[in-house]
Amino acid sequence: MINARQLEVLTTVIEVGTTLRAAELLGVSQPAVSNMIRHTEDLIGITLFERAKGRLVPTKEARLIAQEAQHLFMQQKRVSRIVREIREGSRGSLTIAASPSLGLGLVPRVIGEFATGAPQLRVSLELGSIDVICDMLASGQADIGFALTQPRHPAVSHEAVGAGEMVCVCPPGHPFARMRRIGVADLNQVPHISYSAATPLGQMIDRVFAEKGLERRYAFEVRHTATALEMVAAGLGVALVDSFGLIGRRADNLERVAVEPSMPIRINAMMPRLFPTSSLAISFLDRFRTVTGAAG
Amino acid sequence: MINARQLEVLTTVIEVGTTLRAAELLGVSQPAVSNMIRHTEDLIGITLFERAKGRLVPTKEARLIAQEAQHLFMQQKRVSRIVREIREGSRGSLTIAASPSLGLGLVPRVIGEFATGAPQLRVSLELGSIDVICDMLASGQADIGFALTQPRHPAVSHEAVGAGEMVCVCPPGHPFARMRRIGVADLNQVPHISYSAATPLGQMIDRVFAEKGLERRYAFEVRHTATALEMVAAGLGVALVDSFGLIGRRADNLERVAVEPSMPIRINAMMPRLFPTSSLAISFLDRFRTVTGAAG
DNA sequence: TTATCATATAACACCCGATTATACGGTTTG
DNA sequence: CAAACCGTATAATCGGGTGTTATATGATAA
Repeated sequence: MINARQLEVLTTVIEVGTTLRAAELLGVSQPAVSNMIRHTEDLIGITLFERAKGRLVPTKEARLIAQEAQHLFMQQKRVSRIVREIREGSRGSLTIAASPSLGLGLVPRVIGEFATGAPQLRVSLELGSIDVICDMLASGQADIGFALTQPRHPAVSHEAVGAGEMVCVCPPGHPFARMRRIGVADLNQVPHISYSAATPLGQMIDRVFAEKGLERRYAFEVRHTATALEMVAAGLGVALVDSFGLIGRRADNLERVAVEPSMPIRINAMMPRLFPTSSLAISFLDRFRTVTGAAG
Repeated sequence: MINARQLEVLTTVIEVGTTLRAAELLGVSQPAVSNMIRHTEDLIGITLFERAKGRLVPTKEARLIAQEAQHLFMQQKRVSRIVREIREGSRGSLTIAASPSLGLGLVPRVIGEFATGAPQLRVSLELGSIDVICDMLASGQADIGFALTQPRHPAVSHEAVGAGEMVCVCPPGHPFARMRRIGVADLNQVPHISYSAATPLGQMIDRVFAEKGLERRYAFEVRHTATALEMVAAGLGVALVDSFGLIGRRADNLERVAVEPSMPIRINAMMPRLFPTSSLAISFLDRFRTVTGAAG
């Protein structure tokens, strides 16, 4: 019927009064404006201007149309702004699913970096087991997932986005703090915090102990490294944690000591195979890699 | 940036899933859709679809844009509807200024006819003296004016839109009702309703009496024919009224009798010279003419 | 393998919306 | 009154966005 360009020309002419100044404002020639108005009048069958003494006088109808067109212009600007924000990565929604080990420490920190300066960005973070994460990804409820274990799900792809190892943390002044490295067996000699045998970390540590013919003995049992860290910081004992959990954490109330034997861990990023990965998720992944790469 | 057509194609493809069905819905060929999408992606620099196994899978970004575009489409439809309503004369605002003689009888009746079936039409009617009417027109407060007297104002044009004459009305069973015509002098013999000497009608009637060397004598004085009509209908007496006031009025409680000598009157429509007359005003004028022409 | 469906590419056509150049009517001005 | 100026309209033309048909390519189903 009548298109946005025609409405734009119409309202501009009404605003500034002459085709000449309207043409200047619109950055086109005067005949373009003149022709457009005539064409629009023919198209919609409404007289938009009276030609009085060589001047254009807008009719009431033209004024009404121009007024209503303002709402259309608002929406045009809105869509343009949203498109621009998407391109600049500052708009969109990103849903992240993570295992508690990562979701309570490293991931929130990366989100914090990622979201600064992008107020229109909505990030939501869901915690869950590896199976829950896979289900969320497969069903489109989450865009990207992070866990220390590898997913086994046909609709979920994965890739390593960070390599690290288990390290020992202890309060400042603890005997361990003066050692360059400790053996896992040493842990049994001091009160320490460890993980439920039902968790991946607990199983991994148990495996290492088992190889040495030992049995893990600990004072406090937790499920997540973030909890263990807080307990160590509170002075309750030492703990084995993944090196990622220490990234960005101020070191004034924690000492870090290497562990023998090395227990390598890797962070797996997971993405759904059934849906295209959003560009927002991809750029989040990039940011994630720079963080873990800098201090894995 | 991104235009409405591109958004339309985008949302259609997302809705129906394939370029082929989108092309059908949009009434264009499949390559047109395919090219448009590619072109849009290049234009805005955002990947809108992933090409997976020969199918197009919309990205999150595309979904978001399509969703926001709905508001734009709403406004487009709204503007189109308004344009159509204007063309069909069923939308707009029309302000009419009329003298009380017309504004209390004939004009409201024409407005009633004019506005039926056009719910979006706003008509306002202002009553006033001929000078007030002229001022309203000259200042753009009114679109069109109606009066029995001719305007004398440089910025107001006028034209006759109905010719009639003064007629005598009397209650059914009144002695006058059996006469084919009466003389003005006969009025002095019966109780009758007439007009203040300060009104145009009063002056006109006085002039006729004066030509016959008579003086007008009446029982009730009013200012408007509409009032006079009501009083006659109430049985208070007879009256001279303009023939327009009887148009459309049911005749069961009023008898109409011609008057000698004839007192021709005309209705003047007035329009501002400084502003273009709205098409709504012009079509109202047309309707007015058909009403007065049918039974002047 | 063949048939079918969906997308992409190539080559071409059309028309909208732009251009420049110029004419024309009105108002202002020396 | 003629000249200058302002604003609009017309003519002829151009370019690109958006369309077309024909066809290739790739994935899936029979």
